[in-house]
Amino acid sequence: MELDQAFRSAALRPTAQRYAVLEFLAGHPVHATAEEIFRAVNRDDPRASRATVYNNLRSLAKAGLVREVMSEGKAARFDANLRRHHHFICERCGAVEDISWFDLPPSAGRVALGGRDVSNYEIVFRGACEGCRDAQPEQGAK
Amino acid sequence: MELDQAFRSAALRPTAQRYAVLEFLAGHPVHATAEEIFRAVNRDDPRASRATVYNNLRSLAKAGLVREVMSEGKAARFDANLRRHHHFICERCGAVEDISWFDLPPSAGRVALGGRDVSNYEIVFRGACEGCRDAQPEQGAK
DNA sequence: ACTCAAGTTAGACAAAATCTATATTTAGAT
DNA sequence: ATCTAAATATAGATTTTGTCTAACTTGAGT
Ligand SMILES: [Mn+2]
Ligand SMILES: [Mn+2]
Ligand SMILES: [Zn+2]
Ligand SMILES: [Zn+2]
Repeated sequence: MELDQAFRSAALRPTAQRYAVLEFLAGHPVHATAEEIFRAVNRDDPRASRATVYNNLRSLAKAGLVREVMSEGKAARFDANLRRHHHFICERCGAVEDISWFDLPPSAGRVALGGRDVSNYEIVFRGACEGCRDAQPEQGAK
Repeated sequence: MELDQAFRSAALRPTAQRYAVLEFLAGHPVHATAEEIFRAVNRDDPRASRATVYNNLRSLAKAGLVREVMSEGKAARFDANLRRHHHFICERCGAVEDISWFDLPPSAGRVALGGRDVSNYEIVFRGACEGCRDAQPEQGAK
């Protein structure tokens, strides 16, 4: 499996717990919190302690196999999608969804950014996801 | 003062503590954490307890006079800049700076966003702020 | 098989945020 | 001015989130 390859090149031992954490994140691209990952991993074997989940999230992040994504709430959220992408946050259900990458026009923000040295950027969209939009279709005038 | 006006229209009583919290945020646009606000407010009168700082950040946020901004670390950061704007995060010193607003081109992301109902968006830039860029000027090849 | 750094674990600890119960303040009515 | 009810302030308890410690286990190379 290619995850073993990723572990090897990152000098991380492919332990069962580490594998389970990364496999859950890769298979459930919902930007889970550490607690959600802990519960998911412990629903079936192999189990992992809370400390191990946190340890592995840190080691995977340091190795670049996982990213911590910005989030509104208190608990950090993690992302195993390594492709460059934007995010969409549903203001009704809280879902954090991936938006495939597109560049800003090269001139965008040139003046607004002043003398800053920009190495990267990301757009965060907000609104209603498809499910929420359909569920409560648009309140016409009463 | 116009803050009284804002309080009045938000149905928030203009207490000394609430005023101090909002005044600090408005006067120090560095996206402070609750703890930083707590310490700043308690350097001079009127004092405010930790609970009051948290309570007021919530009531001010609900009233739309303050926003919680996304942040990397664990502690939430707050913003009294109500104008629409983007943000820049310095990867060296951690500073969170305001970038004045500019629109995405109207077509941007149209396909990537699919059927989602976008009500707002924000760009988060990362890199080196002016101070950090100057401090460590660019490592040439060795 | 032996070795030892890397990894796991429970539980202690710390930081960030919320809640509870009580005291105080405020806006408005008399 | 006094009174009242609701909003606010507060200290400390509690909860949530994350880190650390110290003992134990695993596993990759020899
Ligand atoms: Mn993502
Ligand atoms: Mn801002
Ligand atoms: Zn939704
Ligand atoms: Zn900087």
